[in-house]
Amino acid sequence: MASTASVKAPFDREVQFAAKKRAVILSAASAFRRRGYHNTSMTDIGKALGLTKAALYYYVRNKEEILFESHLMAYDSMDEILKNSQPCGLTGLDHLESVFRQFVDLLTQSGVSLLTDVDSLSGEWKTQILARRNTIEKRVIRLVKRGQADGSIRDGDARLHVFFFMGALNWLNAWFDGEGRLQGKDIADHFALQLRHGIST
Amino acid sequence: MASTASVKAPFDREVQFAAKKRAVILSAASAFRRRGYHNTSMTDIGKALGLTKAALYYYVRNKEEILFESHLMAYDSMDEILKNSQPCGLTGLDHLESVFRQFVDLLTQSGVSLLTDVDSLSGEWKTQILARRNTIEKRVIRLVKRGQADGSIRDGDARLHVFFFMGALNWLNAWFDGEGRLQGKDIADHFALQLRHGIST
DNA sequence: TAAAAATTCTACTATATAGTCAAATTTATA
DNA sequence: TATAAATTTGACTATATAGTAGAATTTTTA
Repeated sequence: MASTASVKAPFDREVQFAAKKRAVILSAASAFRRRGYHNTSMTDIGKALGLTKAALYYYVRNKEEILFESHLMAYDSMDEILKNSQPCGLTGLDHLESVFRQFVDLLTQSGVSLLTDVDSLSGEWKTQILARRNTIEKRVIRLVKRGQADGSIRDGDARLHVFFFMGALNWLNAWFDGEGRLQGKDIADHFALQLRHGIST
Repeated sequence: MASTASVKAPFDREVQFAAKKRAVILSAASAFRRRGYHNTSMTDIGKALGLTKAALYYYVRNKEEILFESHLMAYDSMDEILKNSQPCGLTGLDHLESVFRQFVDLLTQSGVSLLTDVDSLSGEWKTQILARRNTIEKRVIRLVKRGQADGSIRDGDARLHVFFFMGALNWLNAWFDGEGRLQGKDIADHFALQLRHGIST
């Protein structure tokens, strides 16, 4: 029962553990985004949560797992956005704009960070993350192609269309600062417009 | 005398030293771009040049200097482009497009890499690099504003205009691969068009 | 060809930090 | 309140790699 579960949640050990683990990942991801993975020590991550480095190892196997989960968190959110946003009568362009807007909101409002340091992951983990990124990329490319098919999006290499505006999204992480003058909503509006003009027919 | 100097150059010790040092920086920068600064060891950098790690220290003080000079190399090139490209009767938009095109060419053709890992620099070096990046950003913003003044570029926050397409430029480093199917020239054409449509009136 | 200068190497040290472990502490349960 | 389970800690080890020193080698010059 969902309602019972949510009332009991604060007393449920597993739920608390999961929530704390999630807090570790989110806090670390934010630090990774700002200073980079290798410039953030386990001690730093612990300190930000009022914990000792050793305590972190109660929640995660190792530092790399944190990086892995950070990536997953972002890609899960993006998948969610792609899944929930239905074309329902929209042109390809409108649909794409809506998705892109939600991507910007995700990165500026929710605390989720889109990281680039994939090469600090090894073996299976790296492969998995690259695959996830690829899937999302492919889905966005498909959106563009649909827009080209219905005539709302300009012709041209769909991959290049996508690389261009996904660059804006990734670059956002480097300069966006929640405290700054620019508000997430303004950025979403501006970027949506620039995306639209850039690729519409 | 320039001509005498260039003929003697191969015998000039200082010139040779400078050329070798430059090769170290360029090769390292390319590795940094692909795998990241911290995932590239001094041993790696040496190996790529057929040298031992120790030999590198004949050319540079430390690893951080390599990162610093890598950044400088990119920003010097971009400054050069900005300086040499005169408005001479062009609209602000045309001028900007020309500059942007040259930026793309720089990153896809010349072997110069635009790095993001500024936080691995410390103190004075970090400050200097951030200042250089800022200067370039400001100049590009000024180009946009000029275009808005002459009516060739859409109104709106000039900084956001710039962040958007500079994102595409930075993201290029992450995915572009000289061997790949996409050629630098095609990318420049495509990106120039997307830039133009994105911000023109 | 011998001496000097430039360049590179082998073998080493120093350091930062990821990761471990057993004990201490806190929190829940009977 | 006593016991058990969950959580956190201090003090440690292990490892990767940046950086060094002096010898060896190559290249230039006289």
